Order: sequence, then structure tokens, then C-alpha cells
Amino acid sequence: MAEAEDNTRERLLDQGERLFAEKGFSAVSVREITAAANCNLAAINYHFGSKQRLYLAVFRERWAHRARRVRQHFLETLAGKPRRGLEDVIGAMANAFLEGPMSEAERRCHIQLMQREMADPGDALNMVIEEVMRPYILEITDMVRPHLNGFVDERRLRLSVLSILGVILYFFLARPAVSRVVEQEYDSRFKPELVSHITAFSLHGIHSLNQE
Amino acid sequence: MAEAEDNTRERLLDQGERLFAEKGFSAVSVREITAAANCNLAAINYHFGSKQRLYLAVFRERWAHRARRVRQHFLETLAGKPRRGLEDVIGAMANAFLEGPMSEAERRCHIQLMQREMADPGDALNMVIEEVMRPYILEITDMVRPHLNGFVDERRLRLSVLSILGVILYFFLARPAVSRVVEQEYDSRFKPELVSHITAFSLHGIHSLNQE
DNA sequence: ACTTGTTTCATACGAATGTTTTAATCGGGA
DNA sequence: TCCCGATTAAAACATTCGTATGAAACAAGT
Repeated sequence: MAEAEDNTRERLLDQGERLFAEKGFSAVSVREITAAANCNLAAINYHFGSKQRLYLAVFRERWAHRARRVRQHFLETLAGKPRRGLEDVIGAMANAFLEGPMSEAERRCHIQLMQREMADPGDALNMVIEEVMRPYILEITDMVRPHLNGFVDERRLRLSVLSILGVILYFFLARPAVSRVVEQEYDSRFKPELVSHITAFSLHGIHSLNQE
Repeated sequence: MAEAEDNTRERLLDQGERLFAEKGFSAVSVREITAAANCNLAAINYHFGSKQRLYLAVFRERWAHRARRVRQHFLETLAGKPRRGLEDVIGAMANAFLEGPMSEAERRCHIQLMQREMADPGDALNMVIEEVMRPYILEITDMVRPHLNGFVDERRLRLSVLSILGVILYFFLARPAVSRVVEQEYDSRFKPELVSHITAFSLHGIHSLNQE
């Protein structure tokens, strides 16, 4: 007995996350997942109870951890700039999401999963919003506020921070459309250009708050 | 013989679109669609050949038409302003998508379908990009360009227009997250506030192009 | 009334789905 | 060595899936 390292459980989470992100919950079968994880068909139901609960476990035991890592990367990038301006905050934000602390495949996985959960709100979305997005957005809001002169409408401020996140995520999720419109592949030269554009665009955008 | 109005075909397109948008392609069964359309199980295969081709037909015969209507609404809104500024262009854009010429349910349907096709690129995405998004983005780009003083990098300009679209779509798709973060339901009072925020944010954002 | 082409219907088919069941296998304590 | 809980394995479960079939119903032309 004793606690084995439970290797198959981990493999199921890995492959499950990858496939759920790639194809969506209903388009993946438990046979596909167990085959990719090199284990028996019944393993999902043994370790998690059902396909649904494997999906939830992916969010709790994989997605949430990675979200913390993204936030950590954001904070560390920012800690490197002692006299940080608004531009640094926004730049660190874009950087954490688009060039952050994970491989390209992992990033794709992470953001696609969130997108799918937004499209089909389920039990996982509550966790994503309440434990990750909301505190993260409010944390950034607090960092942004002091850089704005005069009184700022709190609602508008939050909408602005959300807008920045929106731009960032859009450029990630709408890749095929973006590539075709700007006639440019998503290669390693394009990404920094993207980050700098997003930073500049959002920086000016957020200044709409104190220019009226 | 003769051409009947082919009512069931239309109903299949209607209900198919609604359900595909609501749950995604794989999560909807042909039995669900045919039941909602009040017709026989075999009707989809008779009229379209397969579930896949019903999905494609939805894009060709429903989605594309609505996209044209959105563009039309955008142009008409703009035509009402003889001496149009940059703000008018962006405002018309946000307006066309968020308060445009369709019911709330139709709008939801429209945008969700596009989102799902972005998440799982298939045959329909080519049509969406090449026949709708690309020309639309470039058309708006041409409207925006004259309002920018001096030389503008064409690439950055297109990225900016894409960013505006990104913000707009994000506020539509991330509704649950947005509501919870700003602590405000998506009611009729909130939407104009949203449109005005998006317009202001994007207007300043796009001016990042000629302030350096 | 009969024919013709089109559409609808009930039904059946085989494959694939998530889950359950039951037996085999393994790894330390006694 | 035997035993026992934990894990894996193989097979079977009942549904549900998309699609195919062939007969009925229908409308219009002659």
C-alpha cells in the first residue's frame, strides 16, 4: 500500500489537460485520454470517478497552479524595476501572458482551457474567476491607480484593466485571423512586436481615464 | 416537386445554429437538433448530407449574412455623421457589435459561433477570415488611416484595429468574468457604459500610433 | 387516376460513448 | 509465507451517437 507516486494519475492529468485544451471536453473520449496516458481505460473512473471530475481536477491541480506561476512571473518582472511606471505594469502583464514562464505548448494549453470554460461556463469557471481572475485584476488595478492623476472612476478603471487583458488574450486566441490580416506568421520575431504594440496601445488606452 | 419553401431546411439551420453556438459542435446531437426543429431524425442527412455539412451550411447561409448586416449597420451609423472623426469610426464599430442590428440572442449566437470556430479551426474559419474579417478590418483600417498625422506603420495600424475588435469581443465573450470583476450585471444600463468605455479606451489606444 | 419527383417518416445498423464489474497483479507488514 | 489494501487490467454494460434504408405521404403534371 503506502502512497505510490501515483504516476498514472499524473499522466492522466497531463494528457487530459492537453486533449481537453486541444479539442474541448465533449470532443475527447476517455479512450483517447487513457491511450495517450498509456494506461487502462478504467483508470479515469478509478482515480477521478468520472470524465467530468477529471476535467475539474485538471483545473484544480494543473490550471490553477500555472495561473499562480503566471502571476509570480508578473510580480518578479515588476520587482526588477524599482521605479516602475504604468508602462512597466502593462508590459509585465503582456509579457507574463505571451512570453511568460511556460513553454509555448503549455501557454496554448492554459489559455485555450480558459477560453473553452468561458464559452461553456461550468463548475470550473467559478474557481477561475473567483480565485484567479478577480484577485489578479484587482491587484493590477491597485498598481495602476496611483499612476493616474486626480479622481478616477473605479468602475472605469477596472474596465480598463479588463480591456488590457482582453487585448492580450485576443491576440493569443485569434491567431489565425491576426496572422492573415497582418500577413505575418506568429514567429519569434513577431511576438516582441506584438508585446510592444499591446503595451503601447493599452498604455494610451488607460490614459483615457484622466484626460477628460 | 417545384420549389417548396423548404421550411424544415430553414428550421434546421435556425436550430442548428442556435444549438451549435450554445453547446458547440460535438456537444450537440442530430437528435437534439431535429427535435428542436420539429422534424424527423433523418432530415439533416437528407437536406445537408451530414451533421458536418449542416454546420458548414450554418456559416454559409446564416453567419455570413448576419456579418454583412453588421457591416451594413456600421456603415449606416457612420453615414449619419457627415464630418466623421476617429471617435465616430470606433464608436460605430463598438456599436455595430454590441448593440447592432440584431436581437440579444442573435448576437450571442453570432459571436459565440465565431469564437468556437477560432478555438477549433475548421473549414468554416477560412470563410470567416477571408470573406468577412480580413476585408472588414482592412476597410476600417482605411477609414482610420487619414485621421492619423504623419507616417504610420501599416502593420501597427492593423494591429491597432485588431486590438479594438479584441476589446469589443472580449467584453462580449468574457461576460461572466467582467460582471464579477466590476460587480455589475449586463443590463441595459451597463451596455452603453461599456460602449463608451471601449470607444474612449480604443480611441486613446490608437493614438499611440502618432505620439512617438 | 396515374405517374413522377420530392420530402417525411419510422426504424435499423454498426460504431463509439462513459461507466461498471470482476479478476489479476503488485508491494510491503504480519 | 501469507495476507491485505491499492492499483491495474480485460471485458462487458447499457446508452447514445451519426448515418443508411426503404416505405409512406405529399404535391403537381398529364
